[in-house]
Amino acid sequence: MSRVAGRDREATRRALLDAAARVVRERGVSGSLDDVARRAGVSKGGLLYHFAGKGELLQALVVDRLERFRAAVLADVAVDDDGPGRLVRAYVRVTIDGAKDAAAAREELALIAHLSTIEAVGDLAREDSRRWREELRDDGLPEGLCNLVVAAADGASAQPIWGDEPSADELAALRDRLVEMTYV
Amino acid sequence: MSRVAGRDREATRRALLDAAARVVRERGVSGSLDDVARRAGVSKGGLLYHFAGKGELLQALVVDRLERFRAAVLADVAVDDDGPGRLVRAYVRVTIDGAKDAAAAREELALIAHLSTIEAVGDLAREDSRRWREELRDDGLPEGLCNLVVAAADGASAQPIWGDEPSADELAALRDRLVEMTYV
DNA sequence: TGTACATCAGTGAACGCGCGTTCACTGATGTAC
DNA sequence: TGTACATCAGTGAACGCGCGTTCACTGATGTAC
Repeated sequence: MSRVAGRDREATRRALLDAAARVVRERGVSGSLDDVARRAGVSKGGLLYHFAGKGELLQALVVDRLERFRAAVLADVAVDDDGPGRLVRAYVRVTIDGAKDAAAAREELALIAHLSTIEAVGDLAREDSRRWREELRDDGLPEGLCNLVVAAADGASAQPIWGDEPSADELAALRDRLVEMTYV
Repeated sequence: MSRVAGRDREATRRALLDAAARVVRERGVSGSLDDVARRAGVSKGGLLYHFAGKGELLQALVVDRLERFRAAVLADVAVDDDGPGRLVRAYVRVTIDGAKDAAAAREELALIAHLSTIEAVGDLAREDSRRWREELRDDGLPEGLCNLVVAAADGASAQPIWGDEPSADELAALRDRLVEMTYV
């Protein structure tokens, strides 16, 4: 059996990452470590025990979000769908359905926008993005169509950042239209 | 004749806004007023003479960017194009062509992303966005098509924020495809 | 034509506060002998 | 079965630094009389 002095290591780390996400959403990357720590129920020193500094915390947060999104899309690939475009369709569904709650979508976008401004985060995001492009390209759709559909899904989910709030109906219509376009 | 004590008031204001844009692009909204002032060739106190505080400077910067984008789109509406979708087509051209220089696009997006996180900016952006939706909706295209084309243009221009860098060829192809879709 | 005063577009030092990081210390738990 | 020591997951006070804001002051230009 492993050591269990104090609280469970992983649980505290998880709590710190979740608290960091909330703080960054609300206060941006200039939100304080003290705030993050308090929300996770530890002291600032305790946070620094798990993450060597603010940069390391934020970077871990980015990795966490990228992994979650990828997992959500992969989980959404329909089991009975093995035709070309199956990954693109899952990407469209997850991306657009995630934008349905406009307030939540704007907060999630604010999180990403904030994180995207950190120097060291750029490389992580670029690598993840490169991987998506590759996987989506290999999904069997004509390239122009794939680019259009993915851009439209990205756009719909990014619009709340400029304050835009497409209605749930509009989003659903757009989603269905995009999904249909992929059956060529 | 008007007073011209010291430097020209408007020129200094303009220099401060341009310097602020550069600083926010590079350092985010937490970039310092001192940095902005130095780049504009005045002291920090001089900056505060023109803008009562940091919030006011950043808000003025937002208004400036929104006005510039709108002016660019209106200027791009083709004079010999008076059919339905003429505004949407100009929107698509300006948005996508602005994304061609990936580095510049990412910086411009970072600027917007940063600014979008300021509380008071939300209202300005929401109002501008509401106006765009209205104008684009009244441009004569079927609503679903309009939403799709605008979302795709927004998406293509927003992709650099996650590190994605579509090639100029891909962007041009997407732009042409979207413009063609609007001739129904 | 002088001269006293007002205004404009700043300067630059000082203040105060928030925040990231460091560090000495702590109590609970595990391990060697 | 004790007991001395090591490790783990923290605590909380202190330090230092950057930055927004305030404020007294300045020199060039305009205006009243």
